[in-house]
Amino acid sequence: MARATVQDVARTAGVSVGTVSRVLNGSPAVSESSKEKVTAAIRQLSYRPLASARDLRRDRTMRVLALAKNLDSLVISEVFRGVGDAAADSGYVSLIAATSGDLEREQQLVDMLRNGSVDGLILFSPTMADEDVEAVAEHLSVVQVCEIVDAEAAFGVSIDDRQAAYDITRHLVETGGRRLAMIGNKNARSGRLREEGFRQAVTEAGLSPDRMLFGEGSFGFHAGRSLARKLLEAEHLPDAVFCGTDIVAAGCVRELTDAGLRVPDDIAVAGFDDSAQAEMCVPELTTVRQPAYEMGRVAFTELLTRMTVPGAHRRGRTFLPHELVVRDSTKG
Amino acid sequence: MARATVQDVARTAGVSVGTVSRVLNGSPAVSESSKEKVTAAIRQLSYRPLASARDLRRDRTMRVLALAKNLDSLVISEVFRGVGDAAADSGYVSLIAATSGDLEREQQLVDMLRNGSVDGLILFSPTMADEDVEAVAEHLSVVQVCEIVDAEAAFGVSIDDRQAAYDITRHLVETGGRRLAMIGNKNARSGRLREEGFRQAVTEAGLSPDRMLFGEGSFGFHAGRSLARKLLEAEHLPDAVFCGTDIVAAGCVRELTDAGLRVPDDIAVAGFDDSAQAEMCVPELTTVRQPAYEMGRVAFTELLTRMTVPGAHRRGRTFLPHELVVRDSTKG
DNA sequence: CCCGTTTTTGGAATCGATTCCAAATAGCAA
DNA sequence: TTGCTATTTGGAATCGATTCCAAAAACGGG
Repeated sequence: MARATVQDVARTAGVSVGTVSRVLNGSPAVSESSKEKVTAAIRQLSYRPLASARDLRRDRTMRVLALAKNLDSLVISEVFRGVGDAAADSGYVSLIAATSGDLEREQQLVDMLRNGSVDGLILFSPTMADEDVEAVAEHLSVVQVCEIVDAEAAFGVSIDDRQAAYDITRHLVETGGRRLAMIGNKNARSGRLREEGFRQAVTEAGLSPDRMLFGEGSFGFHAGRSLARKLLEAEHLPDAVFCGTDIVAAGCVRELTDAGLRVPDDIAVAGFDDSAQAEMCVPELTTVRQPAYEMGRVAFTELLTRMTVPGAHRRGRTFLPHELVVRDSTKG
Repeated sequence: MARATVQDVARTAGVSVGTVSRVLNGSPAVSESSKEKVTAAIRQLSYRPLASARDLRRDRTMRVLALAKNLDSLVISEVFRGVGDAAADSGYVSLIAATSGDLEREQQLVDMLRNGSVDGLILFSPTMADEDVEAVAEHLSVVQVCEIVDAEAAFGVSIDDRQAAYDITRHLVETGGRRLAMIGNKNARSGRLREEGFRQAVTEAGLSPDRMLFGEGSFGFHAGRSLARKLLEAEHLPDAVFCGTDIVAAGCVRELTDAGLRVPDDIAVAGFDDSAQAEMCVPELTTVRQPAYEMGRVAFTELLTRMTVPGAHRRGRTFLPHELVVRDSTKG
C-alpha cells in the first residue's frame, strides 16, 4: 500500500492535479462540486501532501529549530515552551535539538538552517565560536536567547544579566551584608555579566568582594556544595553569598546548613533564575526571576519578522525585565 | 545571492550534475581529478544540497521526532539525550517537540511522520487515545518510551513500573512500615501500574493500604505539599508514604517536616525516578532509579530496526532493569 | 595499433506538489 | 441566440538532487 500522491487523488476524484492542489491550499477558484469530490478522494485515500515535495516547491518549511546544549534546566524548557506556543500561533512548528555540547553535532544541526530543513534558528548557549554565529546570522534568520554573543551580529533576547546581578547584590548589601562572596561560572557569557554586576554593586557600597569562586564544567548542586566547602575553609566566613544559579545556591545552602550554620542569620545566600528549586530549598531562596516563557515568545516573534520581512535588520537586542524575588534565604 | 544548486556546481566545476552528485554521495566511480574540481567548486560556492530536494528523491530524511508533553522533567531530558546520542551514532538527527498537552498540536506533529517530514517517531506520554497510537504505529515506525499503551500495538521501552513500585513498597514494609499510604497520579498509565505494585506489596504483607491520595492535573512540588496536608488531617498518621515521583515526595517531606514531624523516624517517605531532587531533598530520598538515558538509547535502536528492516515486527516491549536507591528518607 | 574490458561521464527521467497560462465552461445581458 | 466577461479547469513547467542508461574515455593484452 504505497503512499497516495496528488495524481492518485486527481484520478480518483476525476479532476486534474491543479484542482486538487487548489483545494489543498484553499484557493477560492474551485467550484463547490469539485471541492467535494476532491475532499472525498483525499479522505478515501487518506492522502497527505508529502512534506519534502511541498517544501521544495514552496521554498519554505514552516519549521524552526531551537538549539541548546542540554534540556535539563527549567529555564530552557520554559523558554522553549514559549517558542513553541508562539510558533504554533503563527502556524509554525518548532523543533528542539540538544547538542550535548558536541561541536560537530551543533554544526550538523545549524546546517539544517543552511540546507533548508528549517526556516529559522533559535540559539540558546551555542558551543560554536562567536564569529561562527555571526557568519550564520549574516544571511539567515537567527535569534539568540539568554546567552548572547558580545558582538551584535545576530539578534538576541535576554534579561540584563549585569543589572540583575547588581540588583540582587544590592539587596544583599541593604540587608546587612558586608563580606560578600560570589559563586559563579565563567564559562557562560551571562556568568561573566553577573560577575560584573556583582563587583559593581559591591564596589559602589564601598566594599570589596570577599571571595570569588568559579566552577569549571558542570555547574550543579554538587558544584555548589563543593564550592561552599571552600568558603567554610576560610578563616573569616562571608556573611552573604551570591550564587550564579538556584541549583548552585541550593547546594551551597545545603553545605552550609550541614556545617551547622544558619541561613540567613549566619550567612545569607541568593540564587538566580527563580527555578523550581528556589522554592524547594530550605530556606526558600531569594533569587532573580527571568521571564523565561515570555523570552521564548518574544524570541520567536523576532525570528518571524526576520524570516518574513525581507529587509528586516538582523542585529540588535531586546531586554526583558527581570524581577527580584525575596524569600527566606536572605534577611528580610 | 541566491542559493547555489547542483547545476551551478556542475557548471563551475566543468562537469555534469551526475558527477557532482556522485562526489556528494561518495560514489567510487569518480576520477580523482573530477572529485577535486567538484570539491573546489562546492567550497567556492559554499554549496549545500537542499534538504527537501534530496529527501524527495531519496524518500527518507534521516530525521526522527521525539514527542513529549513537556520537557520539564529530568527523566524526559535524559531519555531524549539518550535518543539523541544513539541517533547521532547512526547518522540520524533527532528532533524534539513538546505538545503542551494540546491534542491538536500533537496531531500536527504526528503528521510529520505521516507526511514524511521524519522517518520515525518516539512517543513519551502521548495525549492522544491509545487506538490512535495504534493506528499510527500500524504502518509507520513508532516506539514508545516510559508511558506505554496497554494494547501491544506499538513497540515500547520502559521499566517494569508495577514491579518497581512493588519493590520499593516492600522496602517500606521491611523497614517497619505498617500503615502505608500512597500519593500518586492516575492520569499516567505508569501511575496506575505503580499503584498496582504498591497495593500488591501491601496486601502480600498482610496489611491493607492506609490512604490512597491521587493528584489531578499538575503533579509537582505543590501537589505533594497539599496532598501531604491531607495526610496530616487524618486521625492516625501513616508511618510510611510512597510517592509517585521524587518531586511529589520532596513536597511531601517538606510539608511533613514543616508540621514538626521527623522523616523518617515519625514517617518514612519514598519517591520515584531518582531525579536530581532526590539528592537535594532533606533528608535525601529513597527512590527507584530509572535508567533514563539507556532507555532513550534502546528506544532509538528499536526504532532504527523498525525503520530499516522491512519485515520487522512492529509490536512488543522491552523492559529495562530498575534499581532501588536507599537513602535517608526511609529507615535504613 | 586494434579490440575487448573497465572506468568514468553526460544527461534525461524521476520524485510529488505547486503554479502559471491558456483553454473551456458558466453566467449574464441584450 | 450571440457576444462578452467571470469563473473554473487542465496540464505542462518547475523546484533541486539522485539515478539509471548509454556513450565516451581509459586501459591492457596481444
